[in-house]
Amino acid sequence: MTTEKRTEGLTKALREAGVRITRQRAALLDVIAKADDHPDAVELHRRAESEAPGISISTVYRTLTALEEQGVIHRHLFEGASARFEHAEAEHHDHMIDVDSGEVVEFCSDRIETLQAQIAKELGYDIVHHRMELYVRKRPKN
Amino acid sequence: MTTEKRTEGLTKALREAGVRITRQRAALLDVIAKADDHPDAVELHRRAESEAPGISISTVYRTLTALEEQGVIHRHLFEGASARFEHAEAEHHDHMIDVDSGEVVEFCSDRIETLQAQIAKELGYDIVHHRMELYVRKRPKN
DNA sequence: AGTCCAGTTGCAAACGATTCTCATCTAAAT
DNA sequence: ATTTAGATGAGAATCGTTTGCAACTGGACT
Repeated sequence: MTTEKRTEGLTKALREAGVRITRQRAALLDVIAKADDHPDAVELHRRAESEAPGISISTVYRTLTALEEQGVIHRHLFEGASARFEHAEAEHHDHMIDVDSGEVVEFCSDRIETLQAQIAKELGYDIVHHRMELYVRKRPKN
Repeated sequence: MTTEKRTEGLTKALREAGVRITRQRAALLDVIAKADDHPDAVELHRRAESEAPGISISTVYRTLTALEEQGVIHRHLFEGASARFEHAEAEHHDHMIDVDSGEVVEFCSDRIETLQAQIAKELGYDIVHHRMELYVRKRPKN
């Protein structure tokens, strides 16, 4: 999917929520659409500043919250760091965080998901959502 | 394991770390040893106050940090809540959090653990530690 | 039992990420 | 162009947690 289409999708989601598309928000949506990593609010603010100089961090947080409420972005609370965001367009996936570099690798395992659902069911629960993070280190090649 | 033995273990861990056992710490260790739930710092402070009146929340936090560094307690950062603690004596396990009541249920799946290690390995990583939380709701009986 | 001092205490202030308040602006419907 | 509900930026407020500091105290040593 192109970043233009992605921007469009984010914009549409906000409009449908009755949210106005301001210069600041357009800039932020663009930055989010372009991002292929997992930036935090401060980093997104930094990136948005070139397109919307003077945009405040409050506006970034407000817009991120709105986007999250519309379900078009995800907020991740990894250990010992501030919240990191990504557009929700992609398939569901979990995360591996390199404890040395902070780099995030996405992965998905249907078999694990199935087992999770099974375990919850056995204990009398339905899963609302889950969170699985592997904190990893590059395997030394020997 | 009795709570007395558990208190002993926590005490020993602190002593070995060159940490003094004060009246306040003894009280807190006792409270932690007795706890069979996942209390947060404020709740532990509340419970410790009967045995060590006047104990400050700073001391609770400082001691919890020391215990965590010794690996004898675990600190869990579940979504939308402050850190919750439990003694580390038990086998490794993951958590299910009832999103309605906040209740925590422990579970463990060797099959999932195996799959996790396998996935990490395939991507060239070793797992340092992981975190898996299922946010669940009681299954309506029909 | 008494001395000593590094480690500990309680308090209050500092912290960092995030949210809120509010007076001023502005998107976008009319 | 007018209107106004909603958005903005700046700074203050929040919350859980950590820290600085002067006074206190375990516990190792006589």
